[in-house]
Amino acid sequence: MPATIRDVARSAGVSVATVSRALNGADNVLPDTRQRIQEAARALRFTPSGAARSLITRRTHTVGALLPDLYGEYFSELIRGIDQAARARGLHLLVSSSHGDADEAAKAMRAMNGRVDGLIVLSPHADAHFLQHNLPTRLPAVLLNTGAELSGHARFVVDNYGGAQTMRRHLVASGRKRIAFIGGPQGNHEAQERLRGYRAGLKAGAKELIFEGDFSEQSGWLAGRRIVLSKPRPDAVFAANDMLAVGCLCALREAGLRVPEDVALAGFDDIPIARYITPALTTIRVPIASLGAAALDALAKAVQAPENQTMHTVVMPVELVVRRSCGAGPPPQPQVPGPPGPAAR
Amino acid sequence: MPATIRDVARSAGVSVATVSRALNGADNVLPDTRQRIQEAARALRFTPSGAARSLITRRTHTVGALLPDLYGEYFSELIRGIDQAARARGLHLLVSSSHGDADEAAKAMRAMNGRVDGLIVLSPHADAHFLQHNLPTRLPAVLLNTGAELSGHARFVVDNYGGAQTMRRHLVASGRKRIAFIGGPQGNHEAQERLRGYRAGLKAGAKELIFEGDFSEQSGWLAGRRIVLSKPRPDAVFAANDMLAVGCLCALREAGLRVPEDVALAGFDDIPIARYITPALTTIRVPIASLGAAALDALAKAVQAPENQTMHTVVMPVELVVRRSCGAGPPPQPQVPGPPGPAAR
DNA sequence: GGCATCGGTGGAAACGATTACATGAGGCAC
DNA sequence: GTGCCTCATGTAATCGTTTCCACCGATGCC
Repeated sequence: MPATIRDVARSAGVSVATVSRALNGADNVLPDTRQRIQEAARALRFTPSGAARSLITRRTHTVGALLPDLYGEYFSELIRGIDQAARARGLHLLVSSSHGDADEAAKAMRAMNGRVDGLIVLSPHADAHFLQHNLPTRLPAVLLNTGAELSGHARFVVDNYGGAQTMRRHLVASGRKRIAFIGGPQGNHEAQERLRGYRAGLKAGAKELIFEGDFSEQSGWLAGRRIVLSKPRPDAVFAANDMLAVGCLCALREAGLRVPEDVALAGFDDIPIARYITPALTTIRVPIASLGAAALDALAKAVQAPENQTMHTVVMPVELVVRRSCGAGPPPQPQVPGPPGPAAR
Repeated sequence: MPATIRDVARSAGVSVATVSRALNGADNVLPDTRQRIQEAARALRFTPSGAARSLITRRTHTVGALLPDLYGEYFSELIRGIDQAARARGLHLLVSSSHGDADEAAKAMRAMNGRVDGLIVLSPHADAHFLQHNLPTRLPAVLLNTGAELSGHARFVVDNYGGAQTMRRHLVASGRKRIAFIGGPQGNHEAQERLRGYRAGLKAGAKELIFEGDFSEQSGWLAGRRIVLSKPRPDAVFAANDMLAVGCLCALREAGLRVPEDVALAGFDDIPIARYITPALTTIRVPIASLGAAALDALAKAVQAPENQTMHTVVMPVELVVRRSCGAGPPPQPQVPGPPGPAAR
């Protein structure tokens, strides 16, 4: 077993209190006592036990992130944003994925108790009631993309409704008449808002062209196959997220349709892949990494001053990104790689 | 502050010992005592403190993952693999990124002490000496993609050398004569092995065409620009990883070169993006997620039986994936989406 | 009916750190 | 020399759990 503070104290010939003070930089320790202690600590490869320390200090310097999944570009981006902000504040990150299972999520929240100073919860499915009853009491938390507010917790959401409206207007402005929509999973709040935004632009009496999907590439492909067979065929497809659009693109190609000449295609999120596919995907840019970073910053603030936590919702603005898949983007050739970005490995 | 086991004991009219037994499923508790306790616990929203619990049990049910970065598809895939295996075993995941800074990495390893049962360390830069001196004593650890073995620790590496040889042979077999190589970061063990594999296939006296890179898209683009200008121009580019290839592709396009007609292009890793770009990228498939899962499984085993930990290295096999970018792949049209995969959100 | 057994429960000692408080030596002023 | 203040250090309580051990009433056996 690793060396404890006792071993260091014995080895340096002082009490544990003095060791603790010396190693934590208290100023009331004689310089040569401190040095003796530091040497002993180094020699024994002493590392304070995080568990013991956080038990007494009530600080773990760790935040928990509870996500539906760790799979895919969206969550990868989100974690990146959270991680960057956390590192900047010297916080560690305990991640947990619930895979959409409410029981799992509840269990995970439990398990986080005493191991984190606060929680970031991204759960497009969880309703206020569920959270109310399962969030550990007194644990600061910020909510991401939840449908409802929850008293005492900050909440960050994306302007899904506005973004979807913007996209629809853009498609209409590009001359598209019959715009199909591929939706997200049932019960997902973001998916609902995007659908609402699509509908809001419809002229009274116009027919809705809604196809089922669940935010996965596979379901986008299936929807695409139904779309190519439908009559009259839509001249544009607005997918509720980029992965759906990627799957749909594949189905359109298989049917021999050209994008954007025969059918325009648009997504939502602007995950990294969106620029790489051909034609590059017109989409709504969601500041995913910023969303994560903002959530972490808000959480850190709540941890430091739990009393003046107040319920408030921040709506993250989104932005239309026009690329080739709707026919209006810049030509593909002189495309310069994005910002430098860190080494990929 | 949250309710403690004491509060539950008082409320149920029993001792803390009994509460602990009842809630942990010990069999020597009277059924109605147990029920009374469970009700009290529920009413008080009691959740045991992880810190206190792991202090006494010496088990955290958490593993730490120390990665250079969380950015990009490679690490996303790796984390996914680790996460899946961890969930299957009921373990939590504490992630930390060092951003290539050795001091940061050392600090992170320290901070993990007492908060994790074991460590997965991915550090293509770290040498055995660094690890030897910074890994917390007695903490089980498995090493990923490190250059050297370290006694007492399992180690997983990818067959970078073999994969690179395979790719080179494939390019030669496709009739390519002048094969350029874009390398990875200095000091990165994986990059060195891939370079070694490229060199191994060279005929005696043949000229090496090596261009600098650092595994980032940006550096791939820069290398691509140099390649386009070099005389005689290479008829194939083998990039040390897929992101380099993506950047290079962009540069080739900008120069008006057609891929694969004018120049064949190949990568390494088979990150998800590789299938999505046009032309789809010929590459070496590295079982990234499996690598993460295997590492976690080995770690879990080491945690359960620390004594018979033995140093051993597992080499993960790789596989050539032929796509359009080298001219030999399947036609792009009838491309069926990959395996169903979980919902992306 | 006495005596070992058994099974539920409580008391208290851990785990490894931090920190309030006590202690005692030394210095300074009177 | 006495008193007091300062300051480095030690003693011990504390955080919230688990778990060893003691206790004690009931039961079974002779």
